[in-house]
Amino acid sequence: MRVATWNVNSVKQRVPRLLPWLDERRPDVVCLQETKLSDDAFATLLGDELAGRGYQYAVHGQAQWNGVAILSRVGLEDAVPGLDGGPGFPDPEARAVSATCAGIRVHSVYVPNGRTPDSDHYHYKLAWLAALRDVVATGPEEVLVCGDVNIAPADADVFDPDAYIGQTHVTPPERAALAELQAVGLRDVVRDRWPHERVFTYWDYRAGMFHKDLGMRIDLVLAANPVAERVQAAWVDRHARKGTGPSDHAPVIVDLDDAPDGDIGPVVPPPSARPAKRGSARLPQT
DNA sequence: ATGTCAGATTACATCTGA
Repeated sequence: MRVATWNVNSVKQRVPRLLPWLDERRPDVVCLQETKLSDDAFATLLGDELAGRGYQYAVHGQAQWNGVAILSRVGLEDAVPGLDGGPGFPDPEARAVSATCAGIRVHSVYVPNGRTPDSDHYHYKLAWLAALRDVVATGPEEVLVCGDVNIAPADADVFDPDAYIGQTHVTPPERAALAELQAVGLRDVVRDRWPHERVFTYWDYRAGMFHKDLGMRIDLVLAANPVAERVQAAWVDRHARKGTGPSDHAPVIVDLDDAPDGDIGPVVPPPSARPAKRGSARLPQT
């Protein structure tokens, strides 16, 4: 069974990339973030296209910002929109949806960005992560948390740690909050698979960052042991970041064994993970 | 050289957020 997560940065703008990607990669379960559409608009835009490909879906959207979804062609049950007990800013935002797909509780999450470490949004981010930990801790043992966590777990997950000092995504409290989430028993399956590689999932649109491979790894697939033990392949689909009209994030793709339909895709990942070499550059100024 | 993009708006240009 193939599971993927992708921050599409507006599903409306990404339709010309999303549909061919579904046909090429043929994921069984897809977690989407930053759909930026109401649930009704999502259904109008993609309902028929997804049904024609055999996908059911669960969405939790809002009109302009945020928005998450889970697509599944291996069953989709007990969908829950939102994050129980989670904080708002000040009202709840559409940043989480969960459902059970082929026996696995799947969470698609879009963790608040944090903006700057001295902002209210940063504290909102930490509180949101604590609520996510509590939800996962009280849920089923077969669980996957997939999405844009807006945290680089370690210095190896940013192109130049010095360029990020004092910025959100790398501060110790954020990394501690992520560690607390993982402490309920979740493994970072891409880093497990590629312990020493340079692996990024996000590259700023500005300043040719993708071209120079100056990115961050902030999109994660976190798996509890019963699921992590089934991982056959875990990789970043950098191809989806290339070409015309890409998202600024690339999908993360994970293949699990015991695929119901026998279509587990390549066991050997494509050459998306390049040899580690350190770049150094300034961050684009905001 | 802000090598960007998406969504918004006292809308056809400039703002916010990422």
